[in-house]
Amino acid sequence: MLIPIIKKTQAGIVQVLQSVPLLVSLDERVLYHFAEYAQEASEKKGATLFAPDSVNDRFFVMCSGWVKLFRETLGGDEAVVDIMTAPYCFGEIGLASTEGMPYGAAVIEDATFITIPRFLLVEEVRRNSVFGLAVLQDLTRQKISRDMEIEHRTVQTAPQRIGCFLLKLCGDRDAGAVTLHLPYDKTVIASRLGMQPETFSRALSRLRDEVGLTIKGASVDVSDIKKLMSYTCSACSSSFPCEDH
Amino acid sequence: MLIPIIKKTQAGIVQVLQSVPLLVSLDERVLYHFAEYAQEASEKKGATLFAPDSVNDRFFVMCSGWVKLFRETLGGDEAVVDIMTAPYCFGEIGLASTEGMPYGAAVIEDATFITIPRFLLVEEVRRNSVFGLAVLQDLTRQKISRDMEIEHRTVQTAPQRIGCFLLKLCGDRDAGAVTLHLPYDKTVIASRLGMQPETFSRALSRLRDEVGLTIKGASVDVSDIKKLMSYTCSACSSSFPCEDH
DNA sequence: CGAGGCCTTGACCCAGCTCAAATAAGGTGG
DNA sequence: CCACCTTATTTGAGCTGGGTCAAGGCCTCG
Repeated sequence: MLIPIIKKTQAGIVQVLQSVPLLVSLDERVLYHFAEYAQEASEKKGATLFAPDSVNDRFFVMCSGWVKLFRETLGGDEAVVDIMTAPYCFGEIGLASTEGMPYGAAVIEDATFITIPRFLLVEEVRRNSVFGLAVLQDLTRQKISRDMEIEHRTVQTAPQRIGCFLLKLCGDRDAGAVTLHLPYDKTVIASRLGMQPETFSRALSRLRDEVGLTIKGASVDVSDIKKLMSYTCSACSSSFPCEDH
Repeated sequence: MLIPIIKKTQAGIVQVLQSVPLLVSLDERVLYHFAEYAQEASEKKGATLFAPDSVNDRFFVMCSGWVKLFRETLGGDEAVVDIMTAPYCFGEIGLASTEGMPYGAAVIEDATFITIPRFLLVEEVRRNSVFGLAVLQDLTRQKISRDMEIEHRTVQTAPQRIGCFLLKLCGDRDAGAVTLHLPYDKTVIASRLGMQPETFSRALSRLRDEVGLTIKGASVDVSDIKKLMSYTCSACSSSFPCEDH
């Protein structure tokens, strides 16, 4: 099945760009300038956008679907560094170096996005220090988020890490109960959380018994968010609950 | 014993600032401006510079000694996020937010440093986008370094992580043999590498048997650096050997 | 010389990994 | 709509790296 590529107007592209937190501070005039060079793309699950360590001179803005950023070990194992969806973007790591990207990108659920040549961003950073500061803030957030991740991986058990993941999917943490839909394969979630698929499966079952989830395929019923939170975050240092993304 | 505080001249301070990679691009005139607001400090092993999550409005430039950046878990355990020495600096993470620092800082070997009010840096970033780009590069490097760290912690065994640490202490990797001096307590190294002191001790012994080290207290003789490298980096994805810092 | 901090060793345990195999779940062509 | 193939997911069994608890050993400094 072909995905219909809806050709966006310039205004449409600008609208997408405006939705991205990183770009929100930019003047509309600048975004129209970007839009002139922008390209739309649509890729199916499994497609590779660029390989790890490859040189890539484009900046990606997600419109829909899901993309994973990953690295490969010599053993052929793959570690998922991050997972992206709208309204976020990636490739900004390349802003500061001309070297290859430290990770690869691949589509894990049919996705559409807009790409922009990186030099436009670099120019803008040079020209407009407020934007530079925005990028700085973004990177800072990412770095802190990584620190948290390291901490979580040593302090939390597998079921707790899954709980943490589920909590991020719950929009409203004050609701008593929610039904969630896992947005991509469990194998990918497992890798994102730094565990084997088998461990993920078993840990999810444990979590189900522990805090009362109902699981049917990719849909997860959380009967008591508070309970999930206290189970999950009891080991964290971050002021409960840990905000992220 | 009191550490004599050698009062530096303005020129002396500027000289220190110039040695810091992050600041190297700055004009001498700007550094003299910083120097007017700079303060020197000297602290003994064990001193806390600031607590995790505290608000801190200073930027630290190391002159000598060692400082650890750390977080604490609810259980009272402590995770060492990073360890700093000259000619590096820390606190730049606060450039992008007015919130508390995501970590605390404590001296692990008697240290001296220069502190600068953070607002001076922020002003300079606003004024001078080239400097902004330099900070951006620094943060990018830090973030990639964190990604690598996550990878290392899942892919490498404890002895391999220690090997990696030792390799960073070897200046010249082409030399056949070197004698290293561990620069701070083994307990701190263990925490930095994400393992318990007991595990560190055992893993170091394993590494000794495996690649032929001679260990006497804090001094480590590496008889064959190549052997250490191949043992240590065999599990890494990064192009061997992994550069860092 | 004694106290306290640092480091090592021993014994034991368990979370998560590996290997292997059985089941589901989707998608495809007929 | 069904049979079939591929890809995801679950389950079982067994192993092990690293954590935990507890007990010395060692070195430094007052």
